[in-house]
Amino acid sequence: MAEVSELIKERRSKLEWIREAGIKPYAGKFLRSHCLGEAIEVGDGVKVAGRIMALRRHGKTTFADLRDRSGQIQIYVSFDLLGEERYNLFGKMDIGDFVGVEGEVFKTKTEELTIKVEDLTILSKSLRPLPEKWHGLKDVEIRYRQRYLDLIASEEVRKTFNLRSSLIKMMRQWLDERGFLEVETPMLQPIPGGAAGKPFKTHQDALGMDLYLRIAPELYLKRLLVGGFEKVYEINRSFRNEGISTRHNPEFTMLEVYQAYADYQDMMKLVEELIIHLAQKLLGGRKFAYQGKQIDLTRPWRRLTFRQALKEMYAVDIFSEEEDTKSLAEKLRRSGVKLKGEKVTRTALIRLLEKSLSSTSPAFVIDYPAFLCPLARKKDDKTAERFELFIGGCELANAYSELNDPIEQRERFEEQKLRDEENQLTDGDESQNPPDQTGSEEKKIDEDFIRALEYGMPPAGGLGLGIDRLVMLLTDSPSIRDVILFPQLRPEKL
RNA sequence: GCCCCCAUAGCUCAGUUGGAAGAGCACCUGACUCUUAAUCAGGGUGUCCCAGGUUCGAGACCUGGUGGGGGUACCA
Repeated sequence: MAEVSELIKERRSKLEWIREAGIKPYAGKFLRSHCLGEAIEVGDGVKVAGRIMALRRHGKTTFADLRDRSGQIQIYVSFDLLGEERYNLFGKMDIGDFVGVEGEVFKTKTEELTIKVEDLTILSKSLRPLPEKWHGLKDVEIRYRQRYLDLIASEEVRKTFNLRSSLIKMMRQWLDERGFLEVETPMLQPIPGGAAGKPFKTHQDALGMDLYLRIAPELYLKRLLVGGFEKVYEINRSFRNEGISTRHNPEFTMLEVYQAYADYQDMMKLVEELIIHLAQKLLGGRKFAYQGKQIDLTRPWRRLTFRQALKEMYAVDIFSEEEDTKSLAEKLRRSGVKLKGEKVTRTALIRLLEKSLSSTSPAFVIDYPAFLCPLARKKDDKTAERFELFIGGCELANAYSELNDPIEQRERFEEQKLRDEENQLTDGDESQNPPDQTGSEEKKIDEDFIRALEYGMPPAGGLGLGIDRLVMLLTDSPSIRDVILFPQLRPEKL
């Protein structure tokens, strides 16, 4: 046990006092007549419980503020009503303690609704002091590590996580109403697929096999299209073993939607309608501020092709000559864009797009170079039917018309694998990663997925939407850590 | 991985040119039977993140580390 501060010793001695008085400081069930947020009137007899948030003692009377999930109310505790013994017991209460009280509602002379305490039950004694009431908890490390304190101290934080919960609930409802079926697919996958990204590796003892935490549910959801489900969605965690930033947490929550007989244009409509619906329900309108930027969700949302976007911003025409990652990189560098590696990755392009779309309201960047989208249907030789949605400078969604040609799918996988291996080789000089640790060796083609396509998959549109990022946008949160209850941090030394 | 910034009481923070560790809230003692950031009188409760170094003297300066934040890179 770590050293105990004076403040904790003080509270422990109160705890001992209570125990010696024959009272249990940690009670069991307490049946309430009301929540604190519920309407009550003068004269009502109520039985409520909550955490003591403030204490104002004046000798033989005390006022305290009691808070529960739904609200806060003042209680009035007096020597006359409780008697010496129990009033002294109340003297051992601290801010942070949970108590149950019973009594009649009245109004003080300042017209504040207050409960006159006739009976008092200690429900839980708090041994550590809460953060200060006026300035709250600002230390971000404590806020993330000890989220419970953050939730106690900040109304804003409570609102953010309430909104997150409502948003997911509404999203489910909206999709259910449109005939989508919610499904659950494996998070432990023998071959991780469906997205870029380095997976987390784990091992199952019973089968003696390595497994990976999924980087996306995509390939399993498409198997369900093969199986005859026409509209499916999944809302759950994916995991990527990569850098952590204000927009990336190693585990994050994504919505993926697949609709048979549809394409990426339908997905654009769907995501527009869904996000507007959520914003209107949760924020009451289509216009709001995100980090000082004005966001307007009024339709139609801007659409520009990937080619246009890069032409406008960097005067580079990606399709003017032979298109591959290296030549693209050269062209961009000639236009003054700073790039580190020899090649252009999808993320580098996203970053460029994010920068230039940072102050804008929603924009769909459509028709990506096909070599960046191995799972998307080609529009023509060079482009794929794919879009990414940017709002407030953040990539929020990604969708395409799904490739359902099994032979082409295999070729695209093979091309991708080759490209990866080349990249591994060129990177090898700089990064000095031993090849067996980079994960390239583990990149396998999901043969069962191809087999499923060979049985026949209907044409379909598919969409992935980052729920954490959407919550960031709607709660004006600057970091993804502000919308994930327990973001990933290094272990604390206790 | 690299670059920059931060770490002082339970919380929020100040700490000058290197010269006796501070404030508000919280807490403790006492007073007080309608307060509400209660008030009044008194009390500082500390591993100044850790380990070295410079110095007569380090919270401050130097080196290394730990944790956090921001940026950047990686993210078919």
